Amino acid sequence: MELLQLKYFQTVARTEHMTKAAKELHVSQPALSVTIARLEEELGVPLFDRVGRQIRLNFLGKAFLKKVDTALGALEVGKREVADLAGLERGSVLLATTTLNRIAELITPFLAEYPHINFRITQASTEEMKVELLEKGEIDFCLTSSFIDRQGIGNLALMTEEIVLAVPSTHRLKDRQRIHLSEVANDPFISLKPGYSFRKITDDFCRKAGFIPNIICEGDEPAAISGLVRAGLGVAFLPIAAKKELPSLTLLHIEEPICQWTPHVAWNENQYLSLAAQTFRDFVERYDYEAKP
DNA sequence: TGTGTCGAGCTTTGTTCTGA
DNA sequence: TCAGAACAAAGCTCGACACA
Repeated sequence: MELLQLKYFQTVARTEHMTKAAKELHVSQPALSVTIARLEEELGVPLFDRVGRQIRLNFLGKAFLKKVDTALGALEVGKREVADLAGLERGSVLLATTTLNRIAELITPFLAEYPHINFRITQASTEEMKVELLEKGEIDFCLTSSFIDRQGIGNLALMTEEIVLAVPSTHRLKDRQRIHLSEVANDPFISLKPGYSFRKITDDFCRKAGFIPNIICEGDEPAAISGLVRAGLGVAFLPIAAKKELPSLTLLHIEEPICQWTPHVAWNENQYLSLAAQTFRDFVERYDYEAKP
């Protein structure tokens, strides 16, 4: 049994789709099929149920996957512990985030202080995906839109930030500084897809204002939303920091209800954190978002 | 140390089978 | 009809090993 077989099995088990897994692993689909078949032959039992053109992880596969996750996770931790013990200068921090837009705000001052530490940043669409990556030990940290209330997950608040309403330059309220959210109850909204915690937060704002938003466009990439607002498709919630990044956007302060969010950095408390990761967490803890230029 | 051989594992290409 | 899994064949790369 080889590590490569186990890594391939992990990916196929997660995707339950040979072609997708092969693409993810950068191998051809036949090669992956053969590798999985060899692993099953070696174990003497099928790990997947083949139903027509679909493959589904069976109960044996599920049981094996738990052991594989544990084994590969332990190896990864071992690698990092050894690297730390060896005093390697070039530590790395693995981070997942939804949007790459504002990540630089946090990382730039950190790298200025610790230029020898590498960052590996991966994009994860939803909070669920991020928690899954944390629990599997595939990342050290994730940036989330809110506190993750789950056992074994540590959280550090980055800041509390005002959420404003972005409107097209032709909008009837464009000359107003402040509005009540209920004033746009009938406007078309552009939003992130369900599953994003920022979407849940903004849906709650609307609920507090007494309406369900008429969402005409749901996207995956927060950065694209501002473009659709500018094009006049509708209005959208954005963090106030968007004003600095997109000065041409018309942003209205919301008086009622109070619209704020508190992004967090979260990590798995049960997972070994490398020296580099511990350094990053300490940095986040003492970093003053409000005081930055 | 350099070279040839062998096997493992991979790729690409094409085909078959099956189910939506 | 189309998409996806599985399989086969031919060829390539690479590492291990034997041998001069």
